[in-house]
Amino acid sequence: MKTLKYSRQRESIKTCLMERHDHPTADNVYLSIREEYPNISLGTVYRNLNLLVELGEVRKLSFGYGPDRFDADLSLHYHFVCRECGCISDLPLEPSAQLNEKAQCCCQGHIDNHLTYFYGVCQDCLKKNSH
Amino acid sequence: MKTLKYSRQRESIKTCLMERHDHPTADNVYLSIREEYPNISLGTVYRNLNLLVELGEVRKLSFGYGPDRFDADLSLHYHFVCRECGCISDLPLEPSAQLNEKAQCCCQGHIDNHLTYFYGVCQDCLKKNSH
DNA sequence: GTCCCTGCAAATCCTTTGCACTCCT
DNA sequence: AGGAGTGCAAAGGATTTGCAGGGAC
Repeated sequence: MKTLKYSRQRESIKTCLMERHDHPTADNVYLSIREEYPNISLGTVYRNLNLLVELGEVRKLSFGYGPDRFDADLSLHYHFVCRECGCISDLPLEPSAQLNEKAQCCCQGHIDNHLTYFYGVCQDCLKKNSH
Repeated sequence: MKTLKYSRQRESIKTCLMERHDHPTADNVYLSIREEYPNISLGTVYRNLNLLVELGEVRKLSFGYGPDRFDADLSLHYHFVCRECGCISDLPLEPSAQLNEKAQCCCQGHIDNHLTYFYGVCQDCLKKNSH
């Protein structure tokens, strides 16, 4: 087990993720942080994001369109992904909290969380298509 | 709407995906197909996999560990992803068929399907860790 | 002082793409 | 014949990594 040392950069990255709720990519985070720490590098952002994911303080979202995104909202919630523009948004849908337990019963390994992605076409793209 | 022409390669890729149930990566598929068509290129495999995904005949799985995987099993089912070794397997869990409808009610756009990933540590990695 | 963390740049991995040629229809 | 599909190789995008210097403890 490796000891963790404080770093302003990591602190700032975590704060950034907790403040914005738009599921930013690593690059989005990088650009935000640069306003406060102009010398930060993209590599550092990636290293810290991965570290935060390992620590369970942040979640990585992968859904098959474009780069991964990061979310500091650890509450159980679902995401909607637009197949056309790739936008991603939270769904105000009551999530099934017992799902992990149920899954645990039928799984040989150990489950600690789950992520659900709904795919479709967002409102904006539907409008564009109808023109 | 573009007309689709028959291609032996695409046929073979689809057959391959329907026969194997191990969620292969594009490269895995490429290596399989090469046994029958030694000249096929990885680019062709990617092009056809993407085409099949667009046609809705195949699903792409992205879950944050390593390359994307492909699945010709269109039935509603859930996946388990091992955080340590990256392996992925089907979960024999009764899936919630009404979830799409519920999500549709609270979504401004149009939803056509959803994918759920459970994350944890697989049986094999649990064993290794205990040594 | 030690060891983790950083910035930088190069490297790596995965995927897409341009082009000349081939195969379906 | 026409145009979609292919193989090849190069390009592209996202992410990781090696290294020398800087900062936390």
